[in-house]
Amino acid sequence: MTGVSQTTVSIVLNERDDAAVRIAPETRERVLAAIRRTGYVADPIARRLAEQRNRFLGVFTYEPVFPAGLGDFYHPFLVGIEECAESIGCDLLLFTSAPVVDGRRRIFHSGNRLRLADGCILLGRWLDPEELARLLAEGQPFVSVGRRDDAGGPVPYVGADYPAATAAQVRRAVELGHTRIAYVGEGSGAESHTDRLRGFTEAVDRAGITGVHIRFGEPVDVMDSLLDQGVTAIFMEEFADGAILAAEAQRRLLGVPQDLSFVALGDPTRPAGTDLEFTGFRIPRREMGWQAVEVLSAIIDGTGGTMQRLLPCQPVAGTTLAVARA
Amino acid sequence: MTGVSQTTVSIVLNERDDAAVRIAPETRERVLAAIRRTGYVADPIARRLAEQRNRFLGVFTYEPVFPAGLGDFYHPFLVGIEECAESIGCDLLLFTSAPVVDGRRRIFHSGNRLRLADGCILLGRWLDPEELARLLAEGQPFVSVGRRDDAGGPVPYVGADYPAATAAQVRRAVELGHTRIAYVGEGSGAESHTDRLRGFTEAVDRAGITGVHIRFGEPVDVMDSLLDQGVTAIFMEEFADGAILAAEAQRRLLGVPQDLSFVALGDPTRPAGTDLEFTGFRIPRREMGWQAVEVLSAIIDGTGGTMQRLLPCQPVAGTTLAVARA
DNA sequence: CCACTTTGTTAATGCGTATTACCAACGTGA
DNA sequence: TCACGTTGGTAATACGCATTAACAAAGTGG
Repeated sequence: MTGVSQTTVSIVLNERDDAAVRIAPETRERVLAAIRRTGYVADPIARRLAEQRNRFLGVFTYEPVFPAGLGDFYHPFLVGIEECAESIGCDLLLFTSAPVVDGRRRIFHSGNRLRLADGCILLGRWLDPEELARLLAEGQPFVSVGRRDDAGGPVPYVGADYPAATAAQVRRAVELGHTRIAYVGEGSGAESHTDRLRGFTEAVDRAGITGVHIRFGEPVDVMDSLLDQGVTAIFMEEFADGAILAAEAQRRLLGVPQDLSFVALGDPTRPAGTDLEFTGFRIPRREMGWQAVEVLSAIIDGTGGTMQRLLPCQPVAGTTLAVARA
Repeated sequence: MTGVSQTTVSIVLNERDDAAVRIAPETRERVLAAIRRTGYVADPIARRLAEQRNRFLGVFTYEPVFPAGLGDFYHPFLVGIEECAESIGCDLLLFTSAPVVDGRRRIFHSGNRLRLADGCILLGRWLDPEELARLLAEGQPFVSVGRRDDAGGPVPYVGADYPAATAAQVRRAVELGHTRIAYVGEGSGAESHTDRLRGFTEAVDRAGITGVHIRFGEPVDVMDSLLDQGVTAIFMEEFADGAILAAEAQRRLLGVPQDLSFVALGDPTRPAGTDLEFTGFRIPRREMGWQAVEVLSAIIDGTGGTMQRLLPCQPVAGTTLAVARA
């Protein structure tokens, strides 16, 4: 239409004004006129092909991203992720097509689409160390939401500082006169569990009080065991289990917190029915999501910075932790 | 790695088994092994450029996909969308990078990335008719979640049958002896509003009773007006407004539903604090999301079928609709 | 033993853009 | 006049894949 080359159009479109490539104002105007007349828009696909990146950030979860029946544990993370992605002009690619094997999705599988994105955010309480190791080995840009142990190298993550948050709750209990307290939960497996238990154990040792660790199971049995051991405050790894155990306490006519204190070490990861306002702390999920995108972005761009961040949890006063019963 | 050409890899990758192009099973296996070992994935951008398809479904919302402070109105849609996308092996691309102009995102803008996806799902109570018209004109595959008026042509959608659901509630009220009922809300603007009002008006006319329509505003004024007109049942366009108005009724010591009945025409689109279990209906959001993907998929594949679907809403008995006060 | 088919693989090409190297034409100073 | 910038622009190429025509090797029938 204008008799100029494709190159010239490209230069005009991208408003380049290097010294290296110059276009006469008059020519530029001619091209712009033609663009206006035809409503021409550069094909974004071809553009991406040429530029070698697509400004997609992948989001991978072992469970569905939008869990159907559940109390939206992931949601706040996604809010933060979306906000930050928007601020840096990236789109989010949800890997919904990952096939399910043995009840959960796999990162690596035949037809793995991970590299569709410039980088990837991993969500989930537990991540397969082998898959993490492989991601590291292959140099795939990624970041985990939640602290991860090394997997053949340091894993980039943005996590919650469970040890500090848990320890703070223990100190609070000690101030209120508790001398025999319990940690109820796995305490192993996922890093979020080991971190809580570690914070608990260290704080208990430092305070010189007695801490017991038992796994959750039949509420009746668990409560029997706890009462046998003279425990006055119960630290729950899982909020929902805490609700169950507190109900069991009330069934026995034990007052919460007059007779027995409860501390919930984080937000519910599954729906929990309870009237109690649990004492404990809040995981900064939205902020974690936001910062995860920041870290990932830094990795992709090759700009350095801390690739492992622990964010403080916000204490929640609640009503389930009181002075220890004499 | 395997000593074969790029062509061979492409053929194996796409599982082509034309008579025209054959690969020996042994060679195929060698290539597959290498693919598994390296986790290689074809670049979707290049793929798209060459074959014009990438198995991405775009999701566009005028508001953030993951609204921060709000009662998750979009969430159930997304659950359905994700489930169906997973079932047909597509990934979801969230257009979080769409720039905000005049307080909302725009579909079309310079650097518009819509064409990155094979097709696009549009979410939101209101969609700009001009943008819809342009999508139609350009032949962009898309589907709207929620019914839309024609915009220079029929718009593909999967919506909720508000007229039928609203009319059913009106009939229910008539059965209970109500003869003067009100529709409170905009009744215009978004299709979801006009549809509700239309269902209301038609049902009222057919039943031969009196229906009044007033906009929501200061609760005190609205309630004054409604009581002046002798209204005994109030149909609320917005759930949250209904909660506010019901609170105003109770403030005046009017019993709900003994003295005044309320019907909520759908689920809350914003957080609503209330103890009442509102009578009304439930929008089949998850199913709408699912079917939207089905429709979009059919459009992309060129297989025909109904491009406009209205799904029935599920009635909710609730406790706020009772026999009209004498 | 030759023409002819079948099998397995690849070189070449196109998709629409960004980028780079290079090239005319046109001064400019000595 | 000659060597040397400067200006304005373009041809060529890369990007990573899908597709197609072509081709070598092996088999087959007469």
